[in-house]
Amino acid sequence: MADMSLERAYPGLFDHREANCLHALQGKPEAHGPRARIVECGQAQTRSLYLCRGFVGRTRMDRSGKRQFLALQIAGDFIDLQAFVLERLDHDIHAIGEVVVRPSPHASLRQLSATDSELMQKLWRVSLIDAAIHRYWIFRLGRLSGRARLANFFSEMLVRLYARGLGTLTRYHLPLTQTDIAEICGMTPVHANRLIGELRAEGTCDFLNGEVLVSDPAQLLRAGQFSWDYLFLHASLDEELRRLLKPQKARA
Amino acid sequence: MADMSLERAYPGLFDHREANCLHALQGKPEAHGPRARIVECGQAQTRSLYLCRGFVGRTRMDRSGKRQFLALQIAGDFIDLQAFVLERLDHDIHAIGEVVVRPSPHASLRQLSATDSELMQKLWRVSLIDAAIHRYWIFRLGRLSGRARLANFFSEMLVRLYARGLGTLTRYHLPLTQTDIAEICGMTPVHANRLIGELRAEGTCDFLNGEVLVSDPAQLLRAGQFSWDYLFLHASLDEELRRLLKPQKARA
DNA sequence: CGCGGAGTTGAACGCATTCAAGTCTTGTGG
DNA sequence: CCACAAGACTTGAATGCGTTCAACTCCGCG
Repeated sequence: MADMSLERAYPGLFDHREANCLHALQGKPEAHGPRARIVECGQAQTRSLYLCRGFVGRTRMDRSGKRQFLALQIAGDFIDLQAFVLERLDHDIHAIGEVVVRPSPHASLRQLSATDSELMQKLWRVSLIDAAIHRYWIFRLGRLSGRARLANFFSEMLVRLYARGLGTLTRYHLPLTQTDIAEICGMTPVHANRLIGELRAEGTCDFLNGEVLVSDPAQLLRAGQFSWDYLFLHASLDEELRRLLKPQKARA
Repeated sequence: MADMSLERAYPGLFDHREANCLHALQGKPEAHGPRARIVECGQAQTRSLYLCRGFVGRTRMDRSGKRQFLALQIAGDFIDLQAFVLERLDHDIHAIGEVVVRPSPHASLRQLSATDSELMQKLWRVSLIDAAIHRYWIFRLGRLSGRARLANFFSEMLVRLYARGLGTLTRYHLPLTQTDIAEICGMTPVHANRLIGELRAEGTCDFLNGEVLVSDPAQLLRAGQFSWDYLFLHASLDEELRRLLKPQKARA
């Protein structure tokens, strides 16, 4: 699979010059294998990473060593912009499956930001959308039942991956284990397993071998009380999704 | 009580010139009463707000109309920077008790950002710390037991308010109801009540009439598995807290 | 005096965790 | 080729944390 380009990841945001500009200051691609720790909590950073391919997870441990996923980043995300501004991270970043990242030295970014305030503001924008996703995760964990949390999470990944051209509305690749999903949705692996079984039995969606299958996307979104307003998608994409996901009665 | 100044809120971040600069482009203070909706979800915004006094909450409703707090902002927070970059908000902002805000027109901010990229980056920094707090709330809701969630939340407010000079390590003002706290910690009001009763009974902390009383701060932090690394406090303040909160055996 | 919001308490129910056992797949080495 | 180990997934049964519904107190306020 080809690497995710900036233009494809952010339609309507970066123009051609800006995309080239950002691309130019990135170093060589670096590959990481499954479960590799890409950035370690607390370490000082001198560069930030762009995720070209694959998935990475932000995690934090509790005292007894159990993990909680704080975010799941997909190809086309800047996974480490925070470190450019805050110098260090307050959590770990792990590869999920095979990933490819490209580093941007902070020195280059600083230079860029001094000369191109508009581009800098666009990077700010990207980081604020991440923050909006964080807030939505708070909503999910705080207000939704177990089953709705799962459906809501699968809905989010459906829309985010679709927006990057990384899946259809009925199927996408998600190389997580059920244990990962439990750590995302704030439940035990056993319970995640049972609830996924329920979703499967009632035909809402299925998750098998790192593939999510959705026979009726509108129903999945309903089951998860999902809406994608917080993703700040490009207007045309938003409209497209509204058209494809809203009324929908019969399907092939 | 005096309004929170920028220099007091962000020690070591904004220098005198920058603080004046930001202050200069703010409009007249505006007051809001309890439960007033300060910013409405989805509306286009032409200005961003600085919170001089009081508390505001970011909330999102589920389908059945129940609220979840996504964040709690205190005096000295920029409560609406997101709108400067993203034009609209994906959630509501409510006053909690009496609050005073000062608006900054987006036009002025845009002008400023073009001329002073360093200052803009500092505002970016502020918004990234908010994002770090969001992530910590995800951790709290996803991994901690009910009682630990409460103790963790009270710990966070202890440290954040102390950092702004808005409380001591044994007592601070927090004008919330038990129902608000339930909506923050992802539980029912009844259960929040019972757990607060437990914390009171075991002497961890007490919450009464909008006051939080902590006889042994170190114990509270332990009960909530709290650490403040994610708040990116000024180094001297961090050290001060470590000194005051870490070993601590006897107290007056 | 009565109303409403906040706090408190009891009891029944149910969702989720825990512990445990067992299946299935995959990769490794005899 | 088979044996075996490891990890992911699945299922059962017991326990318990948290919700739900309900009643009741306390307080400030009109």
